[in-house]
Amino acid sequence: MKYEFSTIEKKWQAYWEKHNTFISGDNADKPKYYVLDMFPYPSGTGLHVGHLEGYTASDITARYKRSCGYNVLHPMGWDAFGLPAEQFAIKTGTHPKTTTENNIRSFKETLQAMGFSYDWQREINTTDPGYFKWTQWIFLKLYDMGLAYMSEVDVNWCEELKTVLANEEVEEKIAEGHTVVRRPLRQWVLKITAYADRLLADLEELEWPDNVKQMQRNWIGRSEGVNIDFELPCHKQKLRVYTTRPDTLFGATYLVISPEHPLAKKLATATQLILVKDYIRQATLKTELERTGLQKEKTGVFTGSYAINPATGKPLPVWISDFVLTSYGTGAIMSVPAHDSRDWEFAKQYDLPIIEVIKSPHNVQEKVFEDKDSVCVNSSNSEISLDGLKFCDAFENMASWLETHKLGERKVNFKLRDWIFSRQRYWGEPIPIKHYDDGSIRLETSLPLVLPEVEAYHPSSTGESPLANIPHWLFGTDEHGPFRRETNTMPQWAGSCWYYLRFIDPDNNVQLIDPEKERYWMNVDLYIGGAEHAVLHLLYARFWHKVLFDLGVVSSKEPFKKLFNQGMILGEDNEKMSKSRGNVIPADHVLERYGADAVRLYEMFLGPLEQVKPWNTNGIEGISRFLSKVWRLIYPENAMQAALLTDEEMPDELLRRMHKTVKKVSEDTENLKFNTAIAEMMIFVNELHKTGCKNRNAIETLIIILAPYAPHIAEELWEAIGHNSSVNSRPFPLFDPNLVEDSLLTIAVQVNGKLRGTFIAPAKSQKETLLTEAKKVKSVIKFLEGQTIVREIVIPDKLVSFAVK
RNA sequence: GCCGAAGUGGCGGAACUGGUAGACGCCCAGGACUUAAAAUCCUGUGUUCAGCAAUGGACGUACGGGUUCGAUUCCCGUCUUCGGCACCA
Repeated sequence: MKYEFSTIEKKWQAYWEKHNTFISGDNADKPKYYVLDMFPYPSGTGLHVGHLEGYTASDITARYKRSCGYNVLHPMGWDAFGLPAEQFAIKTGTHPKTTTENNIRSFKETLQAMGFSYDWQREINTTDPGYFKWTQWIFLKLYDMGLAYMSEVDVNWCEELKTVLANEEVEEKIAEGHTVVRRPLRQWVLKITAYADRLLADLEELEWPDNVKQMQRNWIGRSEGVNIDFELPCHKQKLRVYTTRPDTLFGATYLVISPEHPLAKKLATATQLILVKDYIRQATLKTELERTGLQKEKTGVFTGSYAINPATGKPLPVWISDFVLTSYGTGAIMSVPAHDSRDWEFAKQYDLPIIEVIKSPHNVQEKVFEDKDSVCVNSSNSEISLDGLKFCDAFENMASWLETHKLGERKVNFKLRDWIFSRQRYWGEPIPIKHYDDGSIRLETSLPLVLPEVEAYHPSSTGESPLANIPHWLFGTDEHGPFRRETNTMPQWAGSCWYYLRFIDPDNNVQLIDPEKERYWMNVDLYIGGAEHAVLHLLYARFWHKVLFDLGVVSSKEPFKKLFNQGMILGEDNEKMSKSRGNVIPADHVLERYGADAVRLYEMFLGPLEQVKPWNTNGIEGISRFLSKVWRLIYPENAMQAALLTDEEMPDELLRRMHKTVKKVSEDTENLKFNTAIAEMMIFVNELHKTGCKNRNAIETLIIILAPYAPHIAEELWEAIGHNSSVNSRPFPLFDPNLVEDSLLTIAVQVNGKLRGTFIAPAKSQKETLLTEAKKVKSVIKFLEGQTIVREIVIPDKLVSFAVK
């Protein structure tokens, strides 16, 4: 019989479906294991081999864990709201729903053809009203908790297109000749900053890759500093700045405020007013990108006003510059050009004084000195002296001095901003809010609030979403009077913020999730997905989870216990797969040509899961050969019937090889090192062929450990050797620790660190025996002759090393 | 610029905690089977030098140093690639 993967794979996929093999029951007595993929956006371009990598890894884990006796939850769903379907709708008039449904069908077909063991009864779709009802419900809770609010936010506004642009779109539109301005617009914002401390602190307990944790830490960007108030002699107000270096206050020689600072115009003196106004106008015309983007020469304008340095009593000129960010700290800074490169640059540009207050190894007039581990100098007045102190003490002393004199206070700041949550789009969850004529707001509590049918998907002329064009949906009246609905929809992140919970209880109509089921299944034990979600998705989801925790909906502080980022698969040309490069390897092509088992194995054999690695179509041939070899163990060349298995004892060496293989495969699978697990199975199969062994134990062991990786061929062969139940229900074999070591070992002999020979010795030989044997090795003798051995090193079972003179 | 990861044959990669570098696979070459091909099997395959050969020596894990009997592995410095952040005071 020949190995025909297409027949076999279809047969077993149908079998699993018919027998509900992968349906996970709740509340089983077994320990649970929840292994989750980052669910995909069902795009029109279909899946390519890169998408399948993470899914294959999670599927192997799911099957392995089942085999180890766990009750496994392994679901899949669709993150189906999103821009591409809407843009397609604008172009063609096809309803995004139709597009989405078609794409989902094709995605699902591919995933099923891969033989993934998802529990499809738990399939969810973020665009399903039964699902987004609860997304909206969470929004209402956020609103109740004061975590959702409306705010004027600076957005990129395109006058011609009457729409808000994402930062990524700005450059492109300008190139097309449009003007883009920064303009404040009322937007829904989520107060993620209220959770900044917890989001930072709870990272500690997570089994996540360090780089992801680090990225989140940087993104949250906690800093400890001091707000300092500077007296403005000609005004009644004070100017408040934020600094993390109060230890350098004596070196502050000027202040800078952002162009949007409320005092910017007020501080302009008559002679400077025109210049100031002009500068502010220029700044608003710049986009975020132009202002913060690639390093340019700093620009600025003097207001004409002065502020008093509370430490020195000297007047400091106040400048306006767009290098100071409005939205961070107080929107104003004190400049210490000697010890901050940005301030130094600005000082050089406008010829402002530079004063050394941290002992520097070079002249600070020529080069900035930013190190923190030197001591303060020139830093004293009649009340306080920082001279000779290092950063920590100087910081503390100055902060306390400022606080006792009511000149400032300690302040913790975060880089993290609140999350702009509204989109002027059609294809998203409507925000369930009603606006009344008197400007008041009420919640729409009758959920789900569904999307109306529209005829055109273009944004309205006012820059609102297409929903603003649908009067029968937009306007209504209730007991509080006539209202107009919120026309903004939620961003794509919303649906993916909590989907991992819904898999646990997908059909629940009365609750987001049943608490008992939640307690049983949460947390997600293993979450696999791409590194591109290291910050946003994972931060937003953690935020919502903490909100749900505060609401008592979930029982744990964090959703994802262990995270694993699979590395990207590049095209055969070693470049990122993309349509424009034409190097995309579509999943369906390789599936058709090589079959699911080969694709699954090859995806994993390519290299370490976390690594970026190129696809190589030649390589998959090797995997196909391996599968044929496995097949021929049962169906030798031209045999019509399965080979008869025997109960004869295996040769000792093969027995040890088998136990070694089981050990390596279980450990490597546990640690997601699938590439080396496969290599080990190859060695075992080669050995079985070489010895011609047909021992039942050996063959069955092989089939069981191969099953998580190549489930179809495993099922087929399992049946062929006389079983009538799925190999899936077989427990993963255990190994005998006494049999995983060879009985005879090759011992290396080194002379002065260089390998000079080897010899064979029984395992666990005595050190003395090994020494004696080593000295008898011919190739070693000539390097020892005429030399004095000054040291003899023996590593049992490994090597003997001589140091000679 | 800052943070993080990595650099090993022609190629993808392997190597436990400092102990025989190159497992496994691809490619390539030679051979067996075959009328032939496919498939399969066997052998070889880091570089280099000596030798007809068996074999033996030197070099070799980005580069330069160091620690050690011994370094892909630890330490210092340099370079390159990738990912993230990018005036956050």
